[in-house]
Amino acid sequence: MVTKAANIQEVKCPVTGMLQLIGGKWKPIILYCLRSETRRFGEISARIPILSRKVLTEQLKELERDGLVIREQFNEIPPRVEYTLTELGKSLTPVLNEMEKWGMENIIAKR
Amino acid sequence: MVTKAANIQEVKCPVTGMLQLIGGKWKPIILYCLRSETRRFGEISARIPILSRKVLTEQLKELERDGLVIREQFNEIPPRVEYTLTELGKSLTPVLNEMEKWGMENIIAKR
DNA sequence: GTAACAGGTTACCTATTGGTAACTGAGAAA
DNA sequence: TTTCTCAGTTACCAATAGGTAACCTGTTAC
Repeated sequence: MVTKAANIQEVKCPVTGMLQLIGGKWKPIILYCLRSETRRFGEISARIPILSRKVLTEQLKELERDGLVIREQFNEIPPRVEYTLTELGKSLTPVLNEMEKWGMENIIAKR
Repeated sequence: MVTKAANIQEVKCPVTGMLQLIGGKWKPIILYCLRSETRRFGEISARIPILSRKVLTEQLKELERDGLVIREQFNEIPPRVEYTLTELGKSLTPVLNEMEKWGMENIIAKR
């Protein structure tokens, strides 16, 4: 009988644990997009056009909940919302850099 | 109007391109499991018990199709099947290492 | 004669993901 | 007066992911 890990606390494998935080289809791309600078919601959306705004909202909420990004809302008209990586989010930079490098060498360079 | 990238050829972002190959919920874990050595199907399954064998089969097929692993079948009774990383699969090692390191430092070490 | 072995496949079902379209808010521009 | 702005929210629907259980192969051990 297979016993499932009920939540992240129980996972012993570092890669599995990590994937529970950023394993979504979109999260690495969003983090990659925020890697160098603070960005507004609309900016992120424009940079990842294949991602619907509804899903982007959901993913950003989860990233905020998990302590990887900070959401700052300015009470202006029209509204402005900015997203920035936290220290934990920034600590993912080496991972994202390796992913970028691999993608460059093995996908982008091959066409 | 949003135009979707119909397939991997059209993607310009290296991270997006990479995620189309290994972006599944399980693929990084499977590759991580194969990182150091050739393993039999049952071994992989035992090491990732929360993953059903049906899904493992599917994921391995996709990884083989995408040129990341090699499947070797021995016509013995009972059958034996071994999976090994290809050169392309091995080239992911730095990414997997960074993921492991981050998971160790930021998830495993915090309990 | 039937159960176990390894590595699946298949049928069937549910859960999760993700899409579109319509709507919200206050102010500013036409 | 209507429309536009930005950053969502909501309702609803479709597609995908993933689960369980039963079955397959041919040989060997009980």
